[in-house]
Amino acid sequence: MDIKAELYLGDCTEILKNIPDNSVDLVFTSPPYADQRKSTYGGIAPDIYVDWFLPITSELLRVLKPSGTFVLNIKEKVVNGERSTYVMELIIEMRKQGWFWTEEFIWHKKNCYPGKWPNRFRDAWERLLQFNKSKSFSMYQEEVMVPMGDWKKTRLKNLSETDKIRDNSKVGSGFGKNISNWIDRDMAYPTNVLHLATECSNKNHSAAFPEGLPEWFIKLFTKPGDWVLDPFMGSGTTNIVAQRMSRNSIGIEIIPEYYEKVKKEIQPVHYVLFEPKPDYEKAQPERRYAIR
Amino acid sequence: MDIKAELYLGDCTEILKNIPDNSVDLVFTSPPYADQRKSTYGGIAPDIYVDWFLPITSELLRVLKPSGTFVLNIKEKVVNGERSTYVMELIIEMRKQGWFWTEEFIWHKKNCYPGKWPNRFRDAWERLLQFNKSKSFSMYQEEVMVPMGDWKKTRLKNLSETDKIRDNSKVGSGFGKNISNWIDRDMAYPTNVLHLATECSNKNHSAAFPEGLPEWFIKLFTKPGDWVLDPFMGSGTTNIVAQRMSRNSIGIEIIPEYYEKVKKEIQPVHYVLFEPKPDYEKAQPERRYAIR
DNA sequence: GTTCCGCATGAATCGATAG
DNA sequence: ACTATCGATTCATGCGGAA
Repeated sequence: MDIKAELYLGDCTEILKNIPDNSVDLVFTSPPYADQRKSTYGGIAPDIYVDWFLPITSELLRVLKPSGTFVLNIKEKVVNGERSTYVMELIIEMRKQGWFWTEEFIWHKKNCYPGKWPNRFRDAWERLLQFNKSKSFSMYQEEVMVPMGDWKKTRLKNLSETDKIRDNSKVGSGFGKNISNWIDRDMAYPTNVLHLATECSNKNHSAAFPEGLPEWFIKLFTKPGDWVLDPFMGSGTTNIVAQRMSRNSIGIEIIPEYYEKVKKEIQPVHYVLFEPKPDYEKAQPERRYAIR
Repeated sequence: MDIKAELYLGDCTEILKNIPDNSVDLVFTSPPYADQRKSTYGGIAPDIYVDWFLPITSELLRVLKPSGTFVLNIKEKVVNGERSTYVMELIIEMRKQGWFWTEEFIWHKKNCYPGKWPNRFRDAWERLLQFNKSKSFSMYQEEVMVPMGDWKKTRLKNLSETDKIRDNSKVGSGFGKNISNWIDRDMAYPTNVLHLATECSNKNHSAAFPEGLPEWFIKLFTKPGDWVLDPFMGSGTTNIVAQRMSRNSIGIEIIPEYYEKVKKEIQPVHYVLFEPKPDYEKAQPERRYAIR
């Protein structure tokens, strides 16, 4: 099968109109922050940010599949010693457009920007807002499972006491079945806090987010062959990661320099041989602990 | 000097009216979350939450000193598969009352509630919204400095590379000076993300938040002898911690059982001998690392 | 006195079932 | 149809007792 990467140069408000309805599985993007990147994007002032962004989210709502997800990486900046409220207003207005605000993930930055101010500490987190078109959407939770902590070592030895009691106190629904779910597991489901480091020493371009960020959401919300869209492509992190993970992608960028750069880094069509099974099924953990 | 703990039984909307203007240095509270604790607080429905809470924040604005801070611990719950927006609306409305929304801290919970759902992961964070009455407020940053982790060890070794380049690239403002600030320090300023565990199996009372939470903000925003207020006292964590830290405190609680319990645990007046110097000045870190 | 191990439990959320 | 109640799910922590 071939994996495509379609790149467009221009204003995403316009370009998006050419993308068909219900065709995208995941939108992952980090729009220009208000009043930031003045030299490149022209700097959208905080007080007009919501009005500027809403026509775009309206198009995104159209192109997203009903089972798809929109993940918006954003953080309001400090204006005049105070956090702006445009992100709050944006969430409220997007709900009026028809979006469901399913969840707010936190990107807890391991290494945040240094600095010292008299009235605040360093900002070590950003929002990752999850919006959906309907209440039932695709989610592949097993793909992002993480190694369990020390818990497991001690846990599975004690099954005889607590867990029996707790489960026996409830009617029916076998105790044995519940436990058997755990035996074969070295992995646990993650939480809604992502603890990643920002990438610093990059190849010339300063990515707004580390590759681990789109990678995690692409794993979670798409499968190979699905379509991923980033309407504010920037240095192309989302699209590069998507291609590496065998997902089709669309990228839109208004700055010619960025556009050209990504075009050179990415192949328009990339042939891959699909594995018969996704990774998490192949990597079946061994049974190491027995019930006593 | 004597440290007081004034406890009141009743509805904080009413009780607050008896507290003088501009008399409190820090309000730290965790109000009943919407639709939670139905059996105790009566359960405020999400759609009336803002209207219910705004009269209280109006009183808090009055009793707070101009240099004071209001820290609000809150997290919206999931309603019908979607995050509610009442916290967003509350922030917007509080700004209209005259509050400055200075910052949003994150409490990253080390141990969050377990569970598995098809559409979301476990919720591992809560908001700690910082509001102020004016743009210049008291903040004692040195009090919450944290031991430098491995960061410093590795950091100071690399000075010759990254940091030299970085600082030399800037005009003036000596490279040597910046570095020398670090050498004598084993402590670093924290970020706006707090990584604490919830206390679970405690002495009978289940606190909504761990003691470390009010402790951190009391250190940061007050000095000994200042006044701390919690209008939703609950199990009294804020007041107990405040007294231990030699701060006067006021607690308001509507449930008689909770009120009586805290009354037994806390002394109305507590005599303390003030130290001549705050702790952080006494504990001067050793010089351990040299520049190469 | 340390270290290790067992144990209870938590500002949760979903889906099915009952009123 | 719409709301209230209830059972099932699941993991890190800190305490207390044992080695």
